Amino acid sequence: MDPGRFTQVDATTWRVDPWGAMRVPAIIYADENLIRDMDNKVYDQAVNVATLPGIVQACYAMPDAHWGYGFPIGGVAAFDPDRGGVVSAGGVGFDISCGVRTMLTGLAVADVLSVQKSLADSLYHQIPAGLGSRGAITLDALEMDAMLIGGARWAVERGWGEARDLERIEEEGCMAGAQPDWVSERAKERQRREMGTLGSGNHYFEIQAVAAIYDLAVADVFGLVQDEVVVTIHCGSRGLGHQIGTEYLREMLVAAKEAGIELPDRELACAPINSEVGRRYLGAMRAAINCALANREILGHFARRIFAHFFPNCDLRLLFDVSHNTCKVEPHIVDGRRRELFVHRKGATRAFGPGHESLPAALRMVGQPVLIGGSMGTGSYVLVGEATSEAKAFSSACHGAGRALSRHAALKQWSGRQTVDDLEKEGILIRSPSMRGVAEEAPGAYKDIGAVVAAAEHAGLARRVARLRPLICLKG
DNA sequence: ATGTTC
Repeated sequence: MDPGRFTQVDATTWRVDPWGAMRVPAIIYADENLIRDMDNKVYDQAVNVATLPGIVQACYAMPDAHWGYGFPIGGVAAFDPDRGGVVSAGGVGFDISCGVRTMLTGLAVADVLSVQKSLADSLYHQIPAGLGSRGAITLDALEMDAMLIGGARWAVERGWGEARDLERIEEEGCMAGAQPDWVSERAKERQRREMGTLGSGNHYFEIQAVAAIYDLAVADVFGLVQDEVVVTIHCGSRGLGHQIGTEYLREMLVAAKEAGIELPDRELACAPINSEVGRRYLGAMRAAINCALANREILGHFARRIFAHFFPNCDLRLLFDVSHNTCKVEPHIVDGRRRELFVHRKGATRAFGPGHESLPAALRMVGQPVLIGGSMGTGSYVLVGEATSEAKAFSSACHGAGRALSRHAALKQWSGRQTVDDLEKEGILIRSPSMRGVAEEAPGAYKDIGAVVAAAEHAGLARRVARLRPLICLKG
């Protein structure tokens, strides 16, 4: 879009001053090239979100922002319940608590390269991936509720994970306030056989090499070492989260109307936080957060099982596990006053800076690991939260490269088989049940992740620590 | 993202 539509504040800050029904400004953090490549829809959607009741400070878009359902993907918006603030299913996203975890292996790249192909095949055969994939775990009604309340803690109690993981997971692996009773039977039924599965779309299970270190001191605290191998898992709450999103979106259309909220776009359906539907959604959404945390913990357990087969002395340690599709109650300073806000992050990663009380002791001094998933070919980044992000975007950062081309456009431009062959020549092994999915996820369909994280760093959202290069990628 | 259309 045309940068001229904004008031440029600095090289990576672009503001839309309130006009029309906007209650607060809209602010996009990106460099000029990213703004030029960004769809006009991001502007429209950020402006629309800024009209919602109870929104505080500003509506933000991250450098990887693109068009989404109602809210932009890469959007951050915080609402004050005491000022009529709302909660919106479209502001969280359909894949509730979709997120990323990175595990340290301590292995050298050479160790993995010596078994690269058989390791790739093993992942493909042992990790259920793809649309409608089902796992070895089936939950009855009692276990479903226990999982929705316990999250990763539940997984650890059942032997699918390790207790030491929990302090390295957002909410220590267990989101409080989950209400399984407010999750429909249909949502639970869809999830009954989907625990420990990857899903499809942009979800992946990757074995990566630490390709570059930007901040040696923080990398040392994180345990990231040049040319060592890590495992990164990107997935969410599968069918359960999607079903909850679908059902509450419909309810919120009615709730918004009843509350007299003017919606500039039906897709912004929302309910007052202090309303029956709002409270029910929050309880169900928190249950879905636990589902995603449990799912990633189980997949981490599978990673350990597979690595133990190839490398008997290998010990996989969790660096961190963080979601990028949530609504969280957090204290933030607004207008010099501490307020409890409902922070929607949709395709935006929580990025707490140094000293934050929720971080484990081993990380508190440096800040939260901010895990940024890239595309299959171009790799990923680990950033660290910055104190400045609190005032810039309620302690949030980008979540990935962000799509540059639609799935449809990508399908027209690339073939899945050719993409796999091209990446194999670069030493990257792709395994996927869907060649169509691989084509949709071709590296060229994504923005330049290097430019995205550089812009995030310049804007003071988070700082680069390391770049990760894929060696093996299991795609859903 | 998604039993890719309740």
